[in-house]
Amino acid sequence: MSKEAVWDRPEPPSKPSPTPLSRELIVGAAIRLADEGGLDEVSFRKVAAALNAGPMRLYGYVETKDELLDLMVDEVYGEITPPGKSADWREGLRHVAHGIRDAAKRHEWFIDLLSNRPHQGPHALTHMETTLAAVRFANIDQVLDVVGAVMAYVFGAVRGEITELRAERSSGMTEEQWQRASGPYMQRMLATGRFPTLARVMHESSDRDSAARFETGLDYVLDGVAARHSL
Amino acid sequence: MSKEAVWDRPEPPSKPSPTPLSRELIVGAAIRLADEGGLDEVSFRKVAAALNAGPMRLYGYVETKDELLDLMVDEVYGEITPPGKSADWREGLRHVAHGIRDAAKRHEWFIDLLSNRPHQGPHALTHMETTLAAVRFANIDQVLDVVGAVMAYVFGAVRGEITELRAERSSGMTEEQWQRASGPYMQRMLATGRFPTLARVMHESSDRDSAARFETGLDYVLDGVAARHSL
DNA sequence: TTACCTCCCAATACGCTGTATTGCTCAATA
DNA sequence: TATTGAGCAATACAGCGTATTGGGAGGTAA
Repeated sequence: MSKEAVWDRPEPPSKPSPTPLSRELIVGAAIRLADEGGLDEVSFRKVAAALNAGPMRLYGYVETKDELLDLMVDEVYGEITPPGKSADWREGLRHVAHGIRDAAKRHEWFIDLLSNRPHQGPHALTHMETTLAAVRFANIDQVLDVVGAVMAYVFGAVRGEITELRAERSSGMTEEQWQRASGPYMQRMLATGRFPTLARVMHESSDRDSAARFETGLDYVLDGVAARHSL
Repeated sequence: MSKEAVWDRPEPPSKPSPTPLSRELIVGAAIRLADEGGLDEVSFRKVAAALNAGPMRLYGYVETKDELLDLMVDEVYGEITPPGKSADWREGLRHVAHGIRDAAKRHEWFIDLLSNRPHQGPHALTHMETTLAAVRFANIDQVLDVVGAVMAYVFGAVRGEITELRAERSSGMTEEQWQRASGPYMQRMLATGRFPTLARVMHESSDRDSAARFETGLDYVLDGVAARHSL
C-alpha cells in the first residue's frame, strides 16, 4: 500500500545558506551591534544571529569573547588617521588627541574597553608608533613622558565626556543644565548648604560646550610640556 | 504499632541564625570581595553568601546591582582625605590627585566603575566640593576648567597604571620590562621593522617607576595651568 | 559503487548571572 | 485565639560564555 504524498511537508531545516564567515565579518557585525545598542548587545549569540549562524560557529574564528573585544578595539585604532610628518610636536599631538576623541564619539563603547588589557593589536601599535614618532625630542624618556601624559589626559577627558553624555541621554534627554538634569536629588543636596562651591559652580558657570573644555585641558598639558622643557 | 525512634534524624534546616543586615554591611562585604578577587567576585549570590544570607535578602537594602556598585564607589570617595585649607592651589590639587591614585591602588576595581555613571553620591559630592574649593580663582569657569583637566589626567593616568599592573600580573608576574613581559608576540612585531620608534623606546628608555611618571605628567598639567593663567 | 572516515557545524548542556515571583513561617494585632 | 502582615527562602526565568555531543556532507579507499 503506497503512502499518499504529503504535499505540504515542511522543508527539513533546510540550511539557511550557511554564510561563509571570517574574522573581519564577525568583528564588523560586533562593532555594528555595539554602535547601535551598546556593549550589552555584543554577545556570541547575538553576533552569530546577525550573521545567520549558530553561536558556536564563531569559535572557529575567535577563541574567546575577550579576544573579540580586543579585535573590536584594534579595529577602532585602525580608523584613526595618523599625524602627518609635520615637525611641530604640538600639532602632531593635537591631531592624535582629536583622532582618539572622534573615534570614541563614533564608538562610545571604545572607552569602556580601555581598562581591560593593554592594547597591543597591530593597529594600536602603529598608532603608538606614529604618535611617538610625532614627538622628535632628543631625550627618549621625555618623549615617553609627554606622550604618556597627553594620552592619559585624552582618555580621561573622553571618558568624562562619554559618561556625561550617557547620563544626559538616560535622564530624560537634552537637559541643557546638569543640575536640572540630575533633578530633585541634586537640588536637595545643594539645598543642604554643605556644597557652597559646587552650588556656585552650578549656578554661575557658563555651560561651555564640551569640545571647548576638551581643548582647554589639552592646552594646559601641551603648555606644561613646553614650559617644562622650555620649547 | 509505635514507630521506632530515628536517632540520627538530620536537623531541620535550623535557621543558621539570620544575621541582621544593613546597607553598610552589604557594601562592606562587596568591597572586601572586590578587593580580594576583582569585580567578578561581586555577585548578589556571593555577597549574600559572605553574609550568611540568601541572595534575595539583599533586595531589601539595595534596589539593583548597579546601585550596589554606586555605593561601593561612593564609599571609596569617602576614604579620600580632602585637601587642607592651604592657599596654594597647586598643593591642593596635588593632594587630591594622590588621594585618588592611592585609593585606586587600594581598590583596583574603582577605576573600572568610572565610566558607568557620573558619581553623585554624598562622598563623591563632598570630594568635588573640597576639590573645587581648593582652587580659589576669581573666575569660576577657570576653576572648572582646571579641576576638570587635572581630574581627567588623574583618571586617565591611574587607569593606565592599573591596566599595566594587571597585565604584568597575568602574564607571568614580575617581568621588569614590558617587552619581555609581552613575550614572543611583541618580539615578532618589533622584528618586522614597522615600529622603529617603538622599538627604540623599548630598548633605550630607562624604566622609571610609575609613581615618578605620574608625578611628571601631573607637573605638566599644573605647569600648563600656571602658564595659561600666568600664576 | 559502496563503505568508511573525517571535518564542520548545530544542538545540547552546564554553571553562572540579575532579578521576578511564589510560598512559608513567625510575630504582632484584633 | 484567629488573622493578618512582614520578612525571608526557595523557586523560576531568561540570558550569558563556552564545553561537549551528535549528525550530516564530502572526500577517500576498497
